[in-house]
Amino acid sequence: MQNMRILQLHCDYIEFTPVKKEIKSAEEIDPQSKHFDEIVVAFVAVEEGDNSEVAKKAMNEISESMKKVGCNKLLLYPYAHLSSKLASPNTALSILKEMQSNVDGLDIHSAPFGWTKSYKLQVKGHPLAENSKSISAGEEKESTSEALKAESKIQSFWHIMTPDGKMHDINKFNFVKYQNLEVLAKYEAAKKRSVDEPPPHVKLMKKLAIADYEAASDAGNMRFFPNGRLIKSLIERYVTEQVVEYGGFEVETPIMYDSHHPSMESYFNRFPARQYNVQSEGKQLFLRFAACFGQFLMAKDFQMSYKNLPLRLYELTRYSFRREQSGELVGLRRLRAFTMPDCHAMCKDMEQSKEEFRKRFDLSRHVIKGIGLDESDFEMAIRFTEEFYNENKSFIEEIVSKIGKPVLVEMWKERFFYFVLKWEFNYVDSLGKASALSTDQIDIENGKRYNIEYIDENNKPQNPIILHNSPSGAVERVIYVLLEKAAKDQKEGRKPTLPLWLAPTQVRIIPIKPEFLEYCEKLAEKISQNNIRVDLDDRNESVGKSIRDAETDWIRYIIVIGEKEVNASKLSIRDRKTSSVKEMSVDEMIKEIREETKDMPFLKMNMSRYVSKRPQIMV
RNA sequence: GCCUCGAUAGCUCAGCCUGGUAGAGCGAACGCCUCGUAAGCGUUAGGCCGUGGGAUCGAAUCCCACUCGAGGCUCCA
Repeated sequence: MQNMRILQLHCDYIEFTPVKKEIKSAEEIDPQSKHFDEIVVAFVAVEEGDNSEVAKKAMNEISESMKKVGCNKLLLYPYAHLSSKLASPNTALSILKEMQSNVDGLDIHSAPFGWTKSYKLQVKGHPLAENSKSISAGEEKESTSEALKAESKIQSFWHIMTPDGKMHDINKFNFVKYQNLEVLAKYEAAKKRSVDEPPPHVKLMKKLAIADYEAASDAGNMRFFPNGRLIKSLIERYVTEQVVEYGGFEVETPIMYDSHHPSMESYFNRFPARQYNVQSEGKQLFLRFAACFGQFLMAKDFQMSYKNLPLRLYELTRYSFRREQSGELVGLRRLRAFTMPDCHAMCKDMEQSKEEFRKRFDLSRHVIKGIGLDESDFEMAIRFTEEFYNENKSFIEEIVSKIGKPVLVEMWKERFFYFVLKWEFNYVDSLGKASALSTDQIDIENGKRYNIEYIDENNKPQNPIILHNSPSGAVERVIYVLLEKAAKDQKEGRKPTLPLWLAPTQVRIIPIKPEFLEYCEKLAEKISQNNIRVDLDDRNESVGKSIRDAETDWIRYIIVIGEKEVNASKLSIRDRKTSSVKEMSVDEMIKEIREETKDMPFLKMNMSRYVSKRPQIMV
């Protein structure tokens, strides 16, 4: 596309002298020096294809920005060096003349066209003094992938499927018992939203010193404090352990790729993502928005037999990047940099894919449950092409029946995406926002696109069907869900908590007086040796204050140590879950905690055991 | 990206409409208190009122732009 190039400078003064004619068609003028004070100088290069419309538009933009700097004197200065695709001199001259005559209210001068000029100018120091533009004839459009453009053309039909496999008209379905599903359905199908407050997890993520915005980065790139890092690590570890148990092979692939690599170019147009671009040594790179291509490119280099299938590759991407629209980013719900567990399974045919799909469906349900959500916390949506539905009705019905409640159905008349079937679990928050967590897809396209092959029973090369699963969804989003769920508890009068296995501090010990500190240290050591995160409030504060601080940090077990405990075997332990003080021995408490966190990963405390040694994180 | 709103001490916020010396609580430092299950007491330090411009004798306060955040639109494979 051709663009007129303009470099605009707000100057204290400019002085120029025409030296000699550069081209035949140069303007006939008297080569005298000229001097202007307090003036905006616009260096202009007219490119091939520029026309009157461009001239008009350019003048509008120039005069608009001149208003902002409070100046109405303009010098149009022909300046060929701004472009390598210059218009012919005659066209350029006529467009420049047109620009000069185009605007009311401005005092417009021009420097002679086609002359070599010597000049001297002084540019003002304010931020708006320098400014460059390129003006084109049509609407300016950001380059978007074909997929993004085409997506809006998809024709969808919405239904509700009940566990018995029956499809219901979405407008006639009785949602009385399924309010969250109704919200999801409206959210997805009717695109209805109505919220006038920020989501509660934003306050909580700061209050609990989990995560915060980092203004020095790009929007949607969060920073995680020790508590947040610990929680993330635990979730990451848990999901990874579960995927490995299911049979995933953990791999690691690069976070950036060459946009012009042949495998990338065609994939781009099938994956509607806005990506971050990076220029490096003449290469145009982009930051990955999923682990798909890394794993596909890897699988392509494997020599595979049908006997190896299904082959499950897994990567936990820290990070995946999607340059979402800035207005779309909120707290931990939707980010531009996020941690995504991504597991692909290469399957030999549709039968095997369906079998594998069932396993991964169960895996995802298990993972979500382990994280601390139950089935009433999310609503399922399942999406497929009409053709796939007609050929696989009983398979779809089987999947839906496992959930045991109605699910949202989106059916596409034609296949538009690379997959024929996809489901996801959506968390519906208290403000009625729906966000996808776990998801799986059956991809019938990318095996071929990436030239991934296996050798079948007849010694023939075949492209596998590929399943794309994230058993938990983005880790940051999981934290968002846990915090939103806690906020909901709080709103409804219950005490907000994190699942015990994720609590940064599981037990806090508070000595009544400093003289009991030594006893507390020994106690803490014993508890810690049992893989429990315990800390010690060694600040010289009142007991009431220390307990309050522990409560506002959502700490589950609080042990107060005084004269009585030092001399007895039982401790008084405050349990946040029951809001009561219980008499119990350390061993009983340890047993209780081990029982509640069994099968879940453990990591040591990520900060000093001593509360007095920690900085206050107030954000 | 577009529209609307917001930004004042480390945090939460008042002051802004109607321009004239910058306020509170929490937190921090120091000291006192030595405490039994959700805030013990006192003193002190801490501010380019987000950044840059404009109008004004004078701006946290009025105007403009930018940055960051929030809500809506759009988007969400």
